[in-house]
Amino acid sequence: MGHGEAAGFVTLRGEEELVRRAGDLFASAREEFLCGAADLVTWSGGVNAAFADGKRPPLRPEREGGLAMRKVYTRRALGDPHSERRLAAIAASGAQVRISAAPLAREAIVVDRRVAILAGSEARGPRTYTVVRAADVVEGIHSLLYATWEAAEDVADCLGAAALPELDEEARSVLGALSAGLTDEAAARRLGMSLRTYRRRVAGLMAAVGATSRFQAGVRVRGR
Amino acid sequence: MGHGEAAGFVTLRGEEELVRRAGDLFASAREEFLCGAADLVTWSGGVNAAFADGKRPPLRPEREGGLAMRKVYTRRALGDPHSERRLAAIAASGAQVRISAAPLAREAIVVDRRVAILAGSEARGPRTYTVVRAADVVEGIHSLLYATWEAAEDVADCLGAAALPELDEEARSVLGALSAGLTDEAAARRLGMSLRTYRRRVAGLMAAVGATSRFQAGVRVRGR
DNA sequence: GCGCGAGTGGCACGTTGTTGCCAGTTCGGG
DNA sequence: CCCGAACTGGCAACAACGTGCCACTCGCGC
Repeated sequence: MGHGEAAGFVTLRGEEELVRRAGDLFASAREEFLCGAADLVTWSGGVNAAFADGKRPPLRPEREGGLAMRKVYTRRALGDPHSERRLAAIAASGAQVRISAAPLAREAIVVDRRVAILAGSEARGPRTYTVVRAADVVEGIHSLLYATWEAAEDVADCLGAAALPELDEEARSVLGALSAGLTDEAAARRLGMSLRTYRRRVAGLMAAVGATSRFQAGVRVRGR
Repeated sequence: MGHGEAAGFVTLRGEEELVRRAGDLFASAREEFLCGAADLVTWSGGVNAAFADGKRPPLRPEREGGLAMRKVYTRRALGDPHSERRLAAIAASGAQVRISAAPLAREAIVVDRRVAILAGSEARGPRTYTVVRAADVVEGIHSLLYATWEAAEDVADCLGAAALPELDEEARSVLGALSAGLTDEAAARRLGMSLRTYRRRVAGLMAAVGATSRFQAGVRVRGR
């Protein structure tokens, strides 16, 4: 493992090695297990295996005592009914699950604010995982991941709203114009499209969120 | 220095050493300078000094070319008029400034997705800063900080919001009608007031939040 | 090329929202 | 009682938004 280990971090290759060399980290969680990922694919089978029955202290869904298992995903995790069922199962097992509006390009885990695990790029070869133990770095990572956790909303409030489709680049710019309080005419000019097309976009957006007035659309669309 | 440096990170003590040993990192930013902090105290004088005139490429407030200077703070940075003025100045200089609803316990900077700097605890002795260069760790930190950035809202939408007055009972019911997507006519009937008066209420609300369209009002009023 | 479907932009017209103006009401001092 | 301030509701003119219709352009497959 070279220099890294002595200095506070080590890179592992592939999920198998992660489970073998760091699996006990997961099972050793006592206070908090904070986990962020784009969807349910990462940290999948192997990592969960490390949490095999009995190897994990009892969860505390709400407060006081036990382990706080906190998982934050993006909307990608809400895509299909299958994912939603798995999410519901996770939540039912006592974990706190939230959905972040922001993208999470790299998966991350922080255990008891003492160890952080960062997933590497999926690009080439087996996936890598970097285990970080340097206190200041772990604290920094925890701070950021916790901020994302705090800013996310409970999955229970999202399941119904799951029908929300992803917004493409154009939709976001239309949203920006609407949020800026521009009139349709000004907004269309700024975005370089005709008034008619701009209004088509707005109508499409409103239909997408099921709003019947622009005010309602603004409320529903806030934060996306 | 020790093992850390060879392995990808090094801890510096005090802001003076940070500027001396890592100041050129700041000035070397080319693509993106992403910075998260609870308030305007950290990264204060010393770090800004590293950005002395001419040592920094031109900013690109919006798109294409130049350096994207992105700063995300918590609401603590909005406390007093003095802070607000400094924030406004930062934004006016071409930086993109956002306010995160979540706490940021530790300050963090990521430069060009190549180097991360994490502030240590303020608890004992001079403040420490950890400079991280290990690619996977930096990418992971960037991913998290960027997620916080994405989830935060533009400071321009927050400055006015500081002075948001409390809403009385009637205002809340008007808000409810608006959020329900009713037309003015239906809303006025439901609330038992005339169309004219209802519209007066709406106009008052919009003026109170400084919105120029109902959509914008919906965005600004969300969650109150 | 031809037909086809998707997307765009112009136009018209209906609906909804915004505002000034004024008359009527209520309430509290003088 | 009278006055004025604050509020309400009706009316009207105007601005803004919503949408159906049609002509036009692209790109695609035959």
